[in-house]
Amino acid sequence: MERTNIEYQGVSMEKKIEKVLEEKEEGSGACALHEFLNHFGDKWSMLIVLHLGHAGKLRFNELKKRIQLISQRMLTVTLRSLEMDGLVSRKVYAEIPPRVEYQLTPLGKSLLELMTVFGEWANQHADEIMEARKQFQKRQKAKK
Amino acid sequence: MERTNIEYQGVSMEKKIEKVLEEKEEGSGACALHEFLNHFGDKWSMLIVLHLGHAGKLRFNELKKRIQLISQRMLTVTLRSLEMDGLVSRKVYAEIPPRVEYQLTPLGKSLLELMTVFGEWANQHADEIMEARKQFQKRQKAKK
DNA sequence: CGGTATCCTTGGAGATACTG
DNA sequence: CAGTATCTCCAAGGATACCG
Repeated sequence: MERTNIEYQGVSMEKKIEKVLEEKEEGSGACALHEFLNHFGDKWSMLIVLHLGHAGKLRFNELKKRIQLISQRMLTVTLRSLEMDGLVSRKVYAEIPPRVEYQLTPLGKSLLELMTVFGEWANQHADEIMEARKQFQKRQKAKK
Repeated sequence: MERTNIEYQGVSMEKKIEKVLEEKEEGSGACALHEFLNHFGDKWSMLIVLHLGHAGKLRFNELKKRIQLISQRMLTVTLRSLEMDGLVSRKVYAEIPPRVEYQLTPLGKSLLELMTVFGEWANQHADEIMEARKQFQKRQKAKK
């Protein structure tokens, strides 16, 4: 038995992994996680979710100010895709000048919670990863 | 007070989000989560972690067989990057023909657990997202 | 077997200009 | 203000051929 066998919340890791790896369509290689990453794993989606989660409700240009490096185009594109997936709601006020407000839907908020779990992992293990990289560099140099 | 204010494990969502958004270097816009996605958010990293987690230990070509669509090049490249970050260990046996075995490090296993949490979210909310997309399509057609 | 090295294609994303 | 519409460019990644 060389396999991982951690018990977690009553269900074996084994089963959980199998569930995640399960393919939607035969031969597609597309498991749930893969799908997931295709939609939210891009450069900006998560940042938008975090900022909306933090502020609660933001207008287009407010969001743009907070995510300094994002281009107007990518903000629009990413917001549309998040809206499409039901994570973000978009409310247009028929005023002049126009006003548009974005906020997380309940689904978006549930993703937000998940993201913070991830963020914590990243924070906790950042040092470990940095150290691993250093070691790797060393070993590479040693070979030459 | 229009901000989200969910309590979770004793710490307010507020604080957690702030922590995740915290920038490493001033003005870089690079928070921990962003860093994280840059390294593991690509097309193949997570799949490799899942498969290694499931099998425990795999040789190069075994891994390639399981992830059908991956090219040899990308398998090599991704494995190197995972090795660099200390998530995967690589063991070379000085035999002929050569044998190389990959498996998760403890750090890799901790990431694996996190991934399954994500996978579960994806599975649980897949329907909801599909439905949201349909609704969005409808609304778009209605406009035209 | 387990890779490198090289070439080539594609689509993700920035810059810029225009609009309801 | 909050977007579209183009043009453009670069690098992620596939195909192929070779190597220890």
